[in-house]
Amino acid sequence: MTTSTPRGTYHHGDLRRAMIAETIRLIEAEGLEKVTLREVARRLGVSSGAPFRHVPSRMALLTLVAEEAMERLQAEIAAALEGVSAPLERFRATGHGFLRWAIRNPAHFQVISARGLIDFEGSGLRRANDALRAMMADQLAEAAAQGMLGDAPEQVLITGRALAYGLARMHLDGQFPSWGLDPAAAEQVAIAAIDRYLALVTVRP
Amino acid sequence: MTTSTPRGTYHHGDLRRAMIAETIRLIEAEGLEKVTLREVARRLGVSSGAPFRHVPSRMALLTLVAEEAMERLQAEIAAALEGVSAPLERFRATGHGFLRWAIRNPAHFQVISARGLIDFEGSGLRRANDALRAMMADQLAEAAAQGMLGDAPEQVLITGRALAYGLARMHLDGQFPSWGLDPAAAEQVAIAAIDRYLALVTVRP
DNA sequence: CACTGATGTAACCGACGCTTACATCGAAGC
DNA sequence: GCTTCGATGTAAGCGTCGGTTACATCAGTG
Repeated sequence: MTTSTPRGTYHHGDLRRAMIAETIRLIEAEGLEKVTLREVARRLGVSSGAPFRHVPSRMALLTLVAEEAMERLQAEIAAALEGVSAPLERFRATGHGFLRWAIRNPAHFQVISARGLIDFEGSGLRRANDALRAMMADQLAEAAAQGMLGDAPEQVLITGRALAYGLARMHLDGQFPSWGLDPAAAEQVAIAAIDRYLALVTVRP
Repeated sequence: MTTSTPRGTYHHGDLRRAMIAETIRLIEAEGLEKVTLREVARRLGVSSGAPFRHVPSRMALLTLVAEEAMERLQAEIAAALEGVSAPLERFRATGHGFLRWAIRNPAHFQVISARGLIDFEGSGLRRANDALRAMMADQLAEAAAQGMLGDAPEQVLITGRALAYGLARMHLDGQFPSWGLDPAAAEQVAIAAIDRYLALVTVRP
């Protein structure tokens, strides 16, 4: 009765992948707090002990989801960077990729920022996160070296990151007042805010 | 055996207030996820059912903490606004007050932004939050009317709010890279970021 | 000094995270 | 083609949690 079970009943077939997908659906439908190993198992029509064959704990399941989230984030940023070469434009594209990802994958974003619920230090999450930050620092260092930055690179890095993160969370928490909760509109507003800030710190030749 | 019980044992005396204070201590020591009505009761040397005389649920307890947090935030902002009259300076002071509050009361900040764990709509929280936002919008409208704003007020409002919120959360999540976790240093960095951004959108006469 | 309302206790409920013993399957080796 | 075995699922159980309820103890009032 499951989605992807080829044969009869006993073995699910691909429970691990199914659990990750079902967790995302559960978060979108009921919220992060309702994620329970038992609940995920129940929704997949499987016994309450089955998940533990694939995942040792609730935290481990959410960490798997967070790793999927990080992969999608990296893919989104890579796509946004495609064909962009000017360093400050690359920084801007990175911000765009992050916001697209966060707004279009709210459940993933929610999980990856729930530091108390996932194992951020173990797993590649810390490393991937640091790599992203380092990439952005490099982009700004290059831009500064070319005299295109009207402010200190460290300043732009911290402000840009805080701005993007704040915008994403405000959307997630329904803090965009009149724009309602329409994701497409929120994406436009957020990206415009980033662009506007970067225009302020860009040196026009 | 409790801290503030005047007489023997049976009645605590001021359990409600004690629970709120103990919850804050528990969050600072063990994290928000470990907050449990039973655990709070245990730490106060009281039976597991006692808290329910004062609070109907875990969410209600955290909502009480959030209300205390909101009071402190309002007080901090009021203090920052004292004697400041220029509208754009008032906006800046509001941001400073928020950051001081968030960085010096990390547990309170954590609770108030845990929308899934508190009753944000009931209780005065939604109203107080909206009032704050309205005040900031007014500050910027006045500044714009005086020709002091180099950008659209709505733009500065959303960017300023996202920036402050993002900075506060980055500190809470330990995202300030080399500045370590020293709250005083983080406060300086965050406030400097706000000031720097506002300087960019201020029209110098 | 009995009564009463407020406050704390104790015992209980279903659900949860997690463990363990056992059942069932697919595939490999003979 | 049969057996064996590792991987995967089930069933039952442990301790704890959030929350409820019946009862015990207190402080103040008539």
